[in-house]
Order: sequence, then C-alpha cells, then structure tokens
Amino acid sequence: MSHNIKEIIKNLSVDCVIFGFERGCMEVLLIRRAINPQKGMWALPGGFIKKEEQVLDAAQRVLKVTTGVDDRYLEEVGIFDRIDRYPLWRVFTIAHFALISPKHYALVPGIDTSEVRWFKLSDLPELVFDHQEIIDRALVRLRSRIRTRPIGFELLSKKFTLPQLQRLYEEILGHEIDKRNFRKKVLKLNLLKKLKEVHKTKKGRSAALFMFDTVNYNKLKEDGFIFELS
Amino acid sequence: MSHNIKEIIKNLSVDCVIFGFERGCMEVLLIRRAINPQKGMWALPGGFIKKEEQVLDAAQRVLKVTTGVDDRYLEEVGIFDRIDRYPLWRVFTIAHFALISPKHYALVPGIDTSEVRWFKLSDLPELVFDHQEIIDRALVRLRSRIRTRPIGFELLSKKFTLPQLQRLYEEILGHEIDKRNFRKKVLKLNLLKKLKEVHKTKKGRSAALFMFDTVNYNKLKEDGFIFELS
DNA sequence: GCAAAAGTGTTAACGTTACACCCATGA
DNA sequence: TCATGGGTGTAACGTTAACACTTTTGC
Repeated sequence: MSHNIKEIIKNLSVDCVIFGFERGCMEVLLIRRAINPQKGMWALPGGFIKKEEQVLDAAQRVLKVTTGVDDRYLEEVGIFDRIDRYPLWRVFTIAHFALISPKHYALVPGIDTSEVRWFKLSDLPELVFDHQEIIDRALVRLRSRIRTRPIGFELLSKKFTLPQLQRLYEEILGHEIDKRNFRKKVLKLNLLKKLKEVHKTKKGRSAALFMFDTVNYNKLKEDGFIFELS
Repeated sequence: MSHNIKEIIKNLSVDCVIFGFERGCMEVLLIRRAINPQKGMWALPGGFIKKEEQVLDAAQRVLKVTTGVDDRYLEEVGIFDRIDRYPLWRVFTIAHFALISPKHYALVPGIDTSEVRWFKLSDLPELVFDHQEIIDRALVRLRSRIRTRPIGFELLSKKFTLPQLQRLYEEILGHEIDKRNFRKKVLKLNLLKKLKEVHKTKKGRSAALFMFDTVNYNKLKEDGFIFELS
C-alpha cells in the first residue's frame, strides 16, 4: 500500500455528465482527449479515483477542473462495468450527473485535454468507450429526478423568468406543458420570490424575474415533491 | 493482466441486502463471518468481484450462493467508499438489494460463512464495517421503489391474499393504509387474477388467493406506476 | 398599430380520502 | 354464539386538465 495521496486507483474512475441549458436546449459538456487511447475524440470529463479519495470527491474534482466550479448539484448515477469498455485494461467507472448554468463559468481544458465545449444533447458527436450509454442513463435519471426534486432550478441563473423555467421543464420532460397550469403549480410551491426587475426580451412583453426562497427551497430539496403535468 | 477467470479484484466487492417478508415483518438475510477480519460477526452476504465478471453478475452469484436462487429482483443501490470501511485495505463495495420470498429457499452457509439466517429489520445484530449503513440506504431505496414499481409482489409467494399484500405495503411504507382504499387501488391496476382457492387462516374468515396477470405485471414493471396512499 | 411573447381564471373530470357495517370461519 | 379477521360502497374533497383572451413591449 502506498501512502502517496496522489497515487491513482487504476481500475476505478469517475465520469461526469455535466448538463447545461442554453437558449431552450439541453447541453452536455464534453472534452476532447489529448492522450491515447482514443486521442482526439470527444469524451465525458472524467478521471481515475485517487488512493485516498472518496468517489464523490473525485467527481467534484473533475467538475472543478473542467468548469472551474465546485459545490454544484452532483449525483451518482451508477457503475458502468462492461469488461472491455476501456481498451487497455479493466476500468469500472462511476457515472455522475451535474447541473450547472453554462453562462457563468469559463471552461478551461484540463490536463490531457485539448478542448472543452458544450454540445446540444440533440447533436452530440461520436463518443469514446461507452460514454454515449452513460449520457443516456444520466438523462433517464435526470428526467426521473426532476419530477421529485426541485433540481431544475440548478440549470438556470440566479434570477430567471417563469417562461424560461417552463421551457426547461418542457425540454427535459420532452413534452409541452400548459402555461397556466404550469405557473399555478410552480407558484403554489412557495418556492419563488418575485422580484421587481423584469427581463427584457428581444420581442414582446418583458417577463418578471424570480429568485428562490432559499429556506423553502432547501426544505423541498430534502422532502421531495411530486411534479406531474401533462 | 491475468487470464485466470477466477481471480478476484481486490478493491471491488458487492454486498447484497436480501429482503424477505414473514409473518408481517420485513427481514434481512445475514451471514456470520467464518474468517477474519471480524470473524464471528454478522454481515451482509457479499464477495469480491472477479476479474472477468460484471457487477450485477457478481451480485447474482452472491445471491445464488447464499439462498440457492437466481433470477430474483436485484437492483444496484450505490457505491460505498469510506476510505477505512474495510480494515485491511481499501475496498469499494457496490451495494444491491434483492427481494425474495423466505419460505421457498433453503439457506446454505457459503464459503467463509458459518451461519446464515433471517433477522427482523427491527431487531438486527451489530454488523461489521459499514453494513448497517448499507441496509439503511437499501431500505430508503426500497421504500422509494415500491411507490413506482410493482416490486412488492416479489416478496410474497406466488399465491397471496390481499390482506398479506396490504400488510407488506404497510410494513415497508411505515404507516397504516385504509383497507377499502387499498383494495380499490390495487385491483384497478388490472394486475391480479382472483383464484378460486382460499387461504385458510387460523382465525376468522378465509381470504381469497390471488396471482399476477403476468402480461400486465411485466408491462407495469417497465412503465412504472404511482402508488400513493395515506 | 402590429407582431410577439407574457400574463391571467374557470370549469369539468378524475383520483384520493374518510368512514362503518356485514360476512365467513373456527373454536 | 362469539371472537376474529375478510370483505364491501359512497360522498366530500382536492388535484389535474382543458381551454381563450388581454396586456405589455419593441419596432
């Protein structure tokens, strides 16, 4: 056993599906590999777990290196374990998904990475290993979570409008929602504080800006809720 | 890299929280360790993953060795990764939960095991490592799953009565349910076929026996449903 | 003033909850 | 015949679903 805290565990990695939301579309943050195997191809940000590190800390480290942020919503999705998923030796990876608000963070290619950028979920490039499968499962998880936890908000700026929030839910859930029913339901959660500011859109009427009521927000995050709308 | 298919991966194990239901109580299957560390103490059935094995296969192997059955409901709960959770070296374990019907299976102590037996969930012995924590999280998962998948049935015999099913739900959810509302809701799922047989109880009126309608059962397992009753 | 997007209430259908008595069986 | 547990229906309530017009704003 080494006591070098930096030493990595060669058969255990983490990968992060980092979701963002811009201009009405879900996006995923991908990196371009600068090393072999599969040098030059697009992949999920990830890395090996260190000898003295916990899994979630490793995922947080990857998130920090890729986006410069920590302390965002991050959740374990599950283990991916196909025997030949990594070509050089056997690697189990623990997939996570994270929600961040794209505008706010400067992307910096990490070590072993030549490029970082957002891709629309509907327009992903070919990915290395089993990373497409990981994204698919993360998305299933996200869709399920958004119906019982108020995590959708993590994808928006601190101040946001109800039409933005609605488009986010429509995009993730994959179907349209009635505007009046949506507003009724969201406002009844006692989660939002209406601000005096408005958000000017290019065309049409300006939309009122909202923020969370942090107290109720954290309570709801713990307790969960049911969000179902046809 | 060895090509010995039996060789184990020393830092990755699986543990199974095997739930059962007898006489109105949830039970968990535990084994007594016949080897060190913690020889003689009670633990979850588990084992190291083999070099050429997938995680779920390892969990299924553990289930088979412990209970003699395969092909029961088995689901990944998550990874447990505290750095010192295993005293000899670093071991990550992937926790699973399984649902089986206790009566049906002969328990055979596996290798490295001196004893296997069911414990009431409300009366567990002291457990090794972080196994109590694993059970707690598996239970949270089970409670959540039972509200969206018809997995409760996996804990009962092929033929069962509605009062049995209701007590199962009450036990898992932790609160009482109105008998009439429960029956209405369950029967409306179109999941059960009423048999002509009855189950004789020691006292009182006999209860009608039911089985699944397999077709609707599998459909509901895939689609999910919402089961909420106060 | 017109195009574009924001904002606003009511009703009908449905699902959930609460609630009390009769029935079959074994001792 | 009585004690025990199984089996049944209805009304009030709350939630969800469907639906169309007015308001604000920039050009």
